Amino acid sequence: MAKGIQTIRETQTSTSLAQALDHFGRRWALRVIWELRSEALNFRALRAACAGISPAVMQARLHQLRDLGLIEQIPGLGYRLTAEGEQLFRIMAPLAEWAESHLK
Amino acid sequence: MAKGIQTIRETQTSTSLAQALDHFGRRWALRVIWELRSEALNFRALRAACAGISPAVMQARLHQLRDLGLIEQIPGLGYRLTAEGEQLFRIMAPLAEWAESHLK
DNA sequence: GGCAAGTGCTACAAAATACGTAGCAAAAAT
DNA sequence: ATTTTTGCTACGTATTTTGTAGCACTTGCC
Repeated sequence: MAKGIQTIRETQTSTSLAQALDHFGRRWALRVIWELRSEALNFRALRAACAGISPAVMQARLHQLRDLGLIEQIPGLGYRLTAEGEQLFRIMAPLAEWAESHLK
Repeated sequence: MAKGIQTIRETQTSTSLAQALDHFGRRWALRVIWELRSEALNFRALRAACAGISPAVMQARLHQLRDLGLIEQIPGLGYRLTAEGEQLFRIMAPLAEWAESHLK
């Protein structure tokens, strides 16, 4: 085809990012973070916020996000973002603005 | 349980963001954008960069991303980001840094 | 105490999605 | 003209998500 593209490019993508995208490139993963942005929510409230998610998947995501240290479960309160989770939220906040202006 | 959580919260999440997260919360979607960040890649090079993706899924993602106006196919060159795609990349760039420092 | 309501979570079949491999038709390179 | 490389399709298998039902436990209340 083109001459500029000869050989297969090395995957320069760091494993960390690949790992991150593998986690976040799963349905509902980013959404759960987003829904916890301002307040703690319990299991059922979270499920209501993410309309359509099944309890099994919610459970799976909560486990993964907890293993990543992004959320924590406070007995009697529900789930909420950790400091790292909030940091991630701040990072993805511009994505929301982008979506608002490009996907109307 | 807690008293702070009484009723089911309204889903304040805008439909645009839900829509965006529904698109990006799919395997390889964000990764494809990422791999196109610096140069155009053709179908096979893209597939090599995203090690593990099957051609059928790649084809599906390319269609979706093209429908979103994020990438374009230049005959004889391959796929590359549109202006909007680059804008999105700039937004998700901090995510890479975050991943680097938190997921090592 | 006893009871109703709410909680986190599990089970499981069905549907959707992704994987892995093979390969085809067209274009390009030789 | 023949070989390579290209974008892309087919298809059976594996994995993930969905949708619904419900269990065990706690909480609030009389």
